[in-house]
Amino acid sequence: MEQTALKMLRYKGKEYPCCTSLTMGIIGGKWKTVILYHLLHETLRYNELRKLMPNVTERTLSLQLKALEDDGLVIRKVYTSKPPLKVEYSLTDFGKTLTPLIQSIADWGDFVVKQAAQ
Amino acid sequence: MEQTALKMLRYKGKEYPCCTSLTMGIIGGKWKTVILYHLLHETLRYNELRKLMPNVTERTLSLQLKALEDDGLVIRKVYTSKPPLKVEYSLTDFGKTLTPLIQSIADWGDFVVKQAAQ
DNA sequence: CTGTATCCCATACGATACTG
DNA sequence: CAGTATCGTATGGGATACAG
Repeated sequence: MEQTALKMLRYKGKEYPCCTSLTMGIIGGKWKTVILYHLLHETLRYNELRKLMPNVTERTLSLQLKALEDDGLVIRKVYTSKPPLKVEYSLTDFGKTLTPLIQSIADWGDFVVKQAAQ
Repeated sequence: MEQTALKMLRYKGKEYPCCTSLTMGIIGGKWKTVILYHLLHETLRYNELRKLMPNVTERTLSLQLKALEDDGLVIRKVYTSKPPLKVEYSLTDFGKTLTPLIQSIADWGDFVVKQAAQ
């Protein structure tokens, strides 16, 4: 006998046991929500993101941006064919459906900081 | 010269570069939102959580519950002094401030599943 | 019933150098 | 400017056995 089979949710080839897991699988990790937060209201170049997030490494920023692009949340636009390159990142329409959630995540973080300051 | 110092946010001895990071530091990881989601509307015993989450190991469930307790989101109540033990987990008042956020995380996961089904 | 102890592994992430 | 390549490490989490 197998263990009780849980109805799994699927997205982009991955399986999740809960709807919250699915969301966290897409926006989880150390940096994705930070990137999305910065892209919430403006399009940014790679270097602008780096300056906004000075403690993420180039490699990690690059990997996370690619993951967000693969999941359809972010679109990468290239404006030059020869160096120096100009590349801009922005939210897709699907990515924009996350706006209220990212904002809520940011707001709760702010709330905790203020709470702790009391 | 140091690199540009970012104004860090602190909570429970940990530092975060962004308010979203702080939230994710508290509810991030593979299982915390799932636990919180199940505790949203009811108090549950350890074994009840296990049955709701058949693919988490005992060790991990235990560690995550302890982390949630340490962060003040969950309270653990013990009702017996000798085996068989009865232990109940529920949200604290602080944990309840996460209710709308956890619900939004769940809702977006549901939304994605339905979206993908089209 | 409610966990710990022990061991192990995959993967996420960091540091640094280098390239188109 | 916008990344990739390479290497190293830390930690999160799984499997299983055992304990109060």
